[in-house]
Amino acid sequence: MSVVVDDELWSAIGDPIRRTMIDLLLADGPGTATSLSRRLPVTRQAVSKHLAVLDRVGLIHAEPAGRERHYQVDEAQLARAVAQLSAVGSTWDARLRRIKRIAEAIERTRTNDEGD
Amino acid sequence: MSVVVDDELWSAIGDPIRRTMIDLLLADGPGTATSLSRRLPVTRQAVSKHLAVLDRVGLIHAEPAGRERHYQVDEAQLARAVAQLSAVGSTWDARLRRIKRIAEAIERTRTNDEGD
DNA sequence: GTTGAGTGCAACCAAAGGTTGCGAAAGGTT
DNA sequence: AACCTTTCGCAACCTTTGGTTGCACTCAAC
Repeated sequence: MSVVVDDELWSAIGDPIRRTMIDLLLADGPGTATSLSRRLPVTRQAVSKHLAVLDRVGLIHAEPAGRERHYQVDEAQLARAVAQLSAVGSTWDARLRRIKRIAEAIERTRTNDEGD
Repeated sequence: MSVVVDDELWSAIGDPIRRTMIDLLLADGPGTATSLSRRLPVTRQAVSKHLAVLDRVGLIHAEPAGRERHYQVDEAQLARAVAQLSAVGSTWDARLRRIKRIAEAIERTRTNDEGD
């Protein structure tokens, strides 16, 4: 019945800061906790925790470079996440359409049976 | 740059329990806190809090019926939420495609310049 | 009126997101 | 080599959020 989604993956992209982080990594290429925190309204440590969450679900992965850690989006995993978004969306969309269709059918029946 | 989404709306559907609740309301029609809690792994009070959240962002609305409160999905608002899901999804999708295209272009250039 | 189902409110707990503070490691400068 | 700066990770702490239990209230039905 209900749409099957990976809750871990979904809740990873459920956070607005994490969504923006993914946006930034996609738009500007690989980045570090420090570079991301400069473009976000939270501290580096908060960003670091978010990076850990995204890393844990595999949406991004880190590449140590000297004293820095460059994070970058895992394209395949993000594609999976996108697929889940559209899956939930289209399921709800389909249900909305079905409900509307049924409602219209009932309305038609009522109008025919009882006149106006 | 980043996709404009209503954070309130998004975080409302970000919770797995709330997403399932919407699923149930769509599939079975209007329901109460008690009826929903019977089909969910949490207590009625937890469901009640989630209903309050969904109500606050307008995704559902309640209709008092005797001693019960029947909640039902606000179709227009849910349609808005679905639109946002697909907006974020298609933005990421587009960026992934762009990155892939650029990567391929670079690969082609490299192969042409340096031979094999 | 009493009993039962459905609600709402309050107190309490645990996990998540955020902050500050500090110490360690890598890179650049003198 | 010694020093300073940048970046990072860890620990302590606070607040919000999702969850629970317990209790009092309302409405329907007997």
